[in-house]
Amino acid sequence: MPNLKSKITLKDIARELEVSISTVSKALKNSEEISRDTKEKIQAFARLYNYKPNNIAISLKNKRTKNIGVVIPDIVHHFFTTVIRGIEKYANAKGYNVIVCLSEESFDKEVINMEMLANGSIDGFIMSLSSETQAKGDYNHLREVTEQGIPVVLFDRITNEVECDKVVIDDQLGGYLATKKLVGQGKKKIALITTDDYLSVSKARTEGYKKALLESNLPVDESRILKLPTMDMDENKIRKFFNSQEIDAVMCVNEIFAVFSMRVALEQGFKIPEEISFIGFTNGLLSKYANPSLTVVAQHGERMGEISAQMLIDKVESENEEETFQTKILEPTLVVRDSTIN
Amino acid sequence: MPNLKSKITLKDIARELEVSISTVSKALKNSEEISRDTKEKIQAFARLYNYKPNNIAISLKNKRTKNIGVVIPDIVHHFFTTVIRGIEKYANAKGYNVIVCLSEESFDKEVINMEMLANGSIDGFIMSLSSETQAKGDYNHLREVTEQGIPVVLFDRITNEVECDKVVIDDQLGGYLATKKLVGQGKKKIALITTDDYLSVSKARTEGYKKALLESNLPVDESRILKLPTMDMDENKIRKFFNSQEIDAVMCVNEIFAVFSMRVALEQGFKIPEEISFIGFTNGLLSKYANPSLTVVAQHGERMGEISAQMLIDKVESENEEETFQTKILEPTLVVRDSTIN
DNA sequence: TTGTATGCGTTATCAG
DNA sequence: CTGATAACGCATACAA
Repeated sequence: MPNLKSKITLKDIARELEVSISTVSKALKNSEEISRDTKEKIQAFARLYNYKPNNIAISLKNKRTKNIGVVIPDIVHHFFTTVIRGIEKYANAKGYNVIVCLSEESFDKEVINMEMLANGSIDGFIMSLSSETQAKGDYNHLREVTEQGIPVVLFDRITNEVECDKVVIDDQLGGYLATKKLVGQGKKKIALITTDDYLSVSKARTEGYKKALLESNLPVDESRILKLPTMDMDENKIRKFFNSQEIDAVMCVNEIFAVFSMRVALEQGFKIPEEISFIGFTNGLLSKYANPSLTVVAQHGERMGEISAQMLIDKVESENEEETFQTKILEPTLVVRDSTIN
Repeated sequence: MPNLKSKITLKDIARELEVSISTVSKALKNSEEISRDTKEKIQAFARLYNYKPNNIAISLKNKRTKNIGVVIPDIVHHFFTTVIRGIEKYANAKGYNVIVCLSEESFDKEVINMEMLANGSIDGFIMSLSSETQAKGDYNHLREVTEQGIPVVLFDRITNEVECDKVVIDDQLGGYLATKKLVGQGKKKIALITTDDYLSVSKARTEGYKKALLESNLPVDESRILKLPTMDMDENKIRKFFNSQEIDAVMCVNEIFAVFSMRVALEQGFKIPEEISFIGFTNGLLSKYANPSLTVVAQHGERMGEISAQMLIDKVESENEEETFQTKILEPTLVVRDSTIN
């Protein structure tokens, strides 16, 4: 009599019922080969002892793990969080599990994580590059993986140097839309607060910003562009920036920069949005609950996650070997709140 | 000659070098049994073709996956996010991967996710109960898993009805500290904004609130306690609440409630913190960047994650079968910002 | 020093 | 209809 507690295997059932393992296997799959009697007996027994096939054994046999590896720089950023949620949603519905690894913006960690997972643990990767990787421009770890035939989907922070499926929002358009919005409200001295431009997304957003200015016959004044480190924002730097410039609007490449600098501006006595308007990126909790609430370019992270997962799983499950990659570009949308005029 | 592209196995190496599989296996483990010559030859070949053992095969053999299953209600909440980060950090350092599953506050999803993972995919669970599970009080899925000998660590949203390791912060103490802080500032009409009290944490925080009031000889007035749904906060309800009561301080059981109701109060013309002070729970981005910035009871999510991971991995790797469970209680700390007087 | 056999849990092929 | 055998990739006890 098998123990009720521990997991039961086909072998256990076979032994108890004095049949062969293969008979049990077939019976549980309701195979036509097996007689009604035997099937019922075996199925009843399996149910009673709550038999569940061992995933690992099946993975070994099928060379399919039904696991997806997700490697992202950070999980505390709302955007990545929503992407994960989207991936989870789609993947789970398809019977896949999601293994999350954080690179914490480090190249080495990204490499280690990928290697760890690439040895059979997952069927494919969904990832967004760490800032260090983008700065370094070294994508060999990605190539190694794709060359092994492991499908990869890059999202948001991508590179053109690797051939694989990609999902991005049109960041340039986002920057453009945001800037145009400000221009449309009569703003003429529009500043930009961004990161160093090795980050592909910041770069694109900056391009959109410039494009909109040029198109509106406004000068692109480099002194109106402030670059901040991702992590430690220096309040004084922002304060000086606002003081030394005449500025009537600010576009920020993320919501943290926006909310933070908005507060600095308020402290300096500026009226938002009348004197200075603000627009950020990422439609997260911060934007929603900021005071004043923040107008943002929404990136639709959850949708991005779903699409990434879908592209990956399609590739994983597709039989054909044809190497055809696509890049999906999502449209950003403006969510207007109180940090801009009406 | 094996293909440079696809994964190479022991068998491939053995065939190429015309030795047996076990010789290869031993050689790559630098076994003393194998001659220097053979070892060098095999190791060189393995390096050349970038041999990496297949995780799945090793898992099947060792009955250890080196995967941890993390089942949480939500990933958009900052608190859970930080816990994941803590888990990741510790687990990765120990060579474990983290499989994240979201219950989205649903009992059924929680059960399905656990079953999915319990069939060999993971070595143990770290989880926080969904609100539905806590409301329902049904913990059979947890018991089934522990009875199979799979270690479980519950954190934050826990239950006494399951025997396993647990990690919590002292939520009652948190509520107590927050309320005491407000009392210490001369506040007498301290309101509470909370969720329905099937959530273990809200319940405990409420107890702490009441305890502090009683201890300070202040009446516990149930009409000063407002219960809101977790998701859709009704602005009007809060407005009415503030209007109908004389209130000089508010403790909220999370940061979203706090930031949101703070804004309502501001709109109604109240001065924060002079007329109404606010304290929330969870030291997240919202609190930090809110305007005014929010005083909170910090829950130390990252630490909680690390401890959970440590407890779980200890149990997973411990040989002995003795069933001894512990509950770690972390002390909450007050992070004072501008929503309270100095 | 090397190789053979066995097993981890499952499935699939083929023989009976 | 049922069962023996091989295979997935690896590790190891035991022979040689």
